[in-house]
Amino acid sequence: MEAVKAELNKTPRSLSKQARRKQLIEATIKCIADKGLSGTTMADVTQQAGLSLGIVNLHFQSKEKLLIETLSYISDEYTSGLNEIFNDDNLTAEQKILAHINFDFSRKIIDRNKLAVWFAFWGETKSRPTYLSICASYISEIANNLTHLFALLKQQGGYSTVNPDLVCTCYTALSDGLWLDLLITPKGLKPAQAQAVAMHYLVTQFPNHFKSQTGH
Amino acid sequence: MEAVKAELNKTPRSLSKQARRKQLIEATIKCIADKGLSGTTMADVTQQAGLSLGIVNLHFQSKEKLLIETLSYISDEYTSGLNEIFNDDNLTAEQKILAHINFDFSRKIIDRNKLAVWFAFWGETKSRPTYLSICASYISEIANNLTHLFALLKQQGGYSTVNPDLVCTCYTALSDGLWLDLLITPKGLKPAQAQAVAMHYLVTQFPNHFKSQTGH
DNA sequence: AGTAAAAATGAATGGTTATTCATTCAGTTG
DNA sequence: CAACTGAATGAATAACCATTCATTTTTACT
Repeated sequence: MEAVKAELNKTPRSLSKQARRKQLIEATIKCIADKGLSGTTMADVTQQAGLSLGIVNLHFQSKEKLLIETLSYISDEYTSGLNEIFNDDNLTAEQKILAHINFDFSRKIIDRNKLAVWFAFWGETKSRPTYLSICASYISEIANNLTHLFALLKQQGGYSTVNPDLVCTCYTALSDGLWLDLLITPKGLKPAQAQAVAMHYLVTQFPNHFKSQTGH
Repeated sequence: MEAVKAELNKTPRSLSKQARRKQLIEATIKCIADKGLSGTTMADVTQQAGLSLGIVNLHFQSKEKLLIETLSYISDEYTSGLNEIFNDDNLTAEQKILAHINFDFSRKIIDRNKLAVWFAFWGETKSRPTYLSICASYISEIANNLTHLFALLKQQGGYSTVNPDLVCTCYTALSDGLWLDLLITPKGLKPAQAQAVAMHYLVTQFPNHFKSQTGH
């Protein structure tokens, strides 16, 4: 069995390295959620991963780099999921937007540990240009894609008064604000309700395409 | 001049204490904005205030208490400003909502240093129950007031399909998301534009009461 | 089995930082 | 003005924590 794996894979050691890095990043996410960015120590992370103290510096050189890789990790997970939707030629514009909203409020994305990580880093972007640039790069990419989709709907549905740019800014901000709600008032707002709120906004803009979901 | 002050005020020392606390809190806001929550040290804060190292422990006992007081400070500033609006009997429901949106995007409130502080603390609420409870207390109070105002507009304007609870959740989340935009993409979105986006949503719900502002 | 290379360990190190407190300074009172 | 009181100072302390690296363990290959 081991032999088969080794045959199928010319670089077993490098693969194992990737797995270890992922393990440490996920431990970091858990720690940031449990103890905050400022309260997370190397000892916490390595203990959470069930490994020894020196392991982070072996794989990431420094704590700072581990944190940056952690932000990149959830950022990539988010953008790659969205790009799959945007690039799927089998979907209409309407279906892509629906897929987008489903993805934005899926268990995988609005996991509270990950939300805690998002907001922990957003809270530091003003003082850490590196964090800002990681966030900024994906933001404009997504905005372009979304704006384009809204423009298509506008054409198709003859919504003459709709401003795609404005709708994109509004929808994106709404989405972020709902994420915040899910993070800080977990008992108050359920994921499905948050999604219904986002959909409610889309209904106001594109009433011929979308119908409101089950009541609030 | 000093004598006059002393006459007007029977407890000069306690007042001076309050002033010193405020001075330290404002230095803390500046430091959190410049260096992040995790990067802010006692030495930073006291240097920013132009005072000596031991002063924080004299007035706040510990760093943790200083941070809590800082969060309470901006939280109180926000809620007391809103309560003034909500409790002003000279204003109609429509005027109160307009005053609210103006306040939400006023220079005083969306000062980027203060936004950085909001998000720094929000990012830690999951791990710090104290931060969460400070945030949670004002959130529900404001939501109740806003929902009530939306319900009044609904009656007055005969908006039969409007759900005041839903509109409150949506408007609040939108507002928070726009704050995030203002914090992390300062070059992209100007305060006046952010306010226009928020107004754009209200127009969709209450078209007889509100008109869209200058274009996006 | 034997060996060499890579990965992992964790005690020791050194830098940082919150907190303490003996001392100094400023304002008030008799 | 002298004695007193509370505010402010900052050097010293003690705790904490990221990083290093000599040593051990595991893996890969012969």
